[in-house]
Amino acid sequence: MASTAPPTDRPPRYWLMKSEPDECSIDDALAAPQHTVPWTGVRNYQARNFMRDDMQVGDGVLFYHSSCPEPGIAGIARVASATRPDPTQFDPESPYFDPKSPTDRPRWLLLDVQALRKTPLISLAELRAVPALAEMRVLQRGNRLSITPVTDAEWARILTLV
DNA sequence: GCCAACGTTGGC
DNA sequence: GCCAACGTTGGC
Repeated sequence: MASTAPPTDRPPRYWLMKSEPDECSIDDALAAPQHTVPWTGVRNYQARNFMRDDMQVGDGVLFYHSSCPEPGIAGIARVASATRPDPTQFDPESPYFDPKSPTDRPRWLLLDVQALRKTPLISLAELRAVPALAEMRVLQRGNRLSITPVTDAEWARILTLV
């Protein structure tokens, strides 16, 4: 039977994904065809494994702007594909080129992210001011992961802020 | 530009 | 497998 349902029937999970707005902002993603962009450039094994093992089509995404004048949550998105090899790892012209990645066994993956809407920016300071979000991964000291899980409760609380 | 935190690399 | 050196991230 044909279906547009996600590949499994598990409930959606939620994620926060960091993007430098100079490279791909929420506006860039919304301007892309189908509002969808390939999430290139993940070069951390833990983040890769989240994509490969835990993220599924339909999962919710907090689109986070990092390394910019106003870091924070800038929009809502969804996971829009399964993983596939990230072509930039094989492109010597790309800043994400990885000469150690074997072409027959690509080390790095990406998936598509579909932007759903832009939100008023929720700054780090605003996030930190919400007691219910105190345990959020992205707010923990020294956190550098570009993809982090978001709990159901954190997701629901953030949606009340946007 | 600073610097704390963390991941990766590579010699042993 | 240890661990020091190094590179990167990312807020400030």
